[in-house]
Amino acid sequence: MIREWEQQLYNNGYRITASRCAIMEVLREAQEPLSAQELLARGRQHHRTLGIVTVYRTLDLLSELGLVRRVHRSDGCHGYLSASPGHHHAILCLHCGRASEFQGQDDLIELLGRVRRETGFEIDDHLLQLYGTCSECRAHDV
Amino acid sequence: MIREWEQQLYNNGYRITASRCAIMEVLREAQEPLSAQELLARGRQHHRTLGIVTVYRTLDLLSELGLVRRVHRSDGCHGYLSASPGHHHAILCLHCGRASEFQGQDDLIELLGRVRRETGFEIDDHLLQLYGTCSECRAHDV
DNA sequence: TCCTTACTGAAAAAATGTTTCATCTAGTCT
DNA sequence: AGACTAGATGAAACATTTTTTCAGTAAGGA
Repeated sequence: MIREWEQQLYNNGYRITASRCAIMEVLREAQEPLSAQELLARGRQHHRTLGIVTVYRTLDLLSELGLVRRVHRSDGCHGYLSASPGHHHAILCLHCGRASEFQGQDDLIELLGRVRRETGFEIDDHLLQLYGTCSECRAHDV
Repeated sequence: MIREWEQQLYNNGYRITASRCAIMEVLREAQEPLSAQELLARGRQHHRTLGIVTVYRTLDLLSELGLVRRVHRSDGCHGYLSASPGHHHAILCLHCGRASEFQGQDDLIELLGRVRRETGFEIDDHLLQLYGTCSECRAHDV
């Protein structure tokens, strides 16, 4: 796993650079979606000269390869998460920010069919994210 | 309907101003989600001195009252739509931008229950939007 | 008509994301 | 190992969206 992303870069003809490694390391360590600025700050602890432009470019690249998922955080920012292979959606904890993934394909089929019949739209894509309280926060906080 | 929003403002102790009327008028006429800048441009046709700050403030106010829904447009911008009462979600046409609403509560309950069991999250809120092709665009375009 | 206070809009600031371009370096070739 | 070259980098400038500040305006009750 630790070298899987590097392998993906190599297989697709991209170079394995210190900047990219720093960003990937941070993403792999994170439990919650990080903004570009947060990625920059944490990435600089691995590679001191890392710049914000490279953060954005690397996120684009990793998104294209399906390794990273962009989510809408509850604070309105975009956050980036390491993504499991396959079709998943994110669920974010409103208290600690922690993220999980879930599969939502099957349960949505019925809904999508109904919406198609009701609205006359052909449905090409969807945006689904859940917000709630993770089990740790439920145990400790409220 | 035409005066319903004004009544809501009045009932909640807010003033009915020319700026607010201009913005509400534009929102009621629109078929597609408008960005703040688009609302400003169109609103100025009704009220020439309208400013962007008032657009944002009025959108916040109308959102609080449940009259307006903020959506994520396919171009990445935030768009604002007049919202029907009750729990609805938006579906946007990727070709002409037109928006519709649909109810998605019931079909989601099963999904939400499953996710709760699988992830241990208590689910408080959700973000669901669909993107596709409206019937007009299907007929004319492709 | 007057008065109070909510409301307004210009300007400046803040936050986020993109473009440009000279420089650097990863990976390859010798 | 050394050199080459295209891909990668990061600073700076730019663009866009949203928020804050504040002096002035006007809605609506008295």
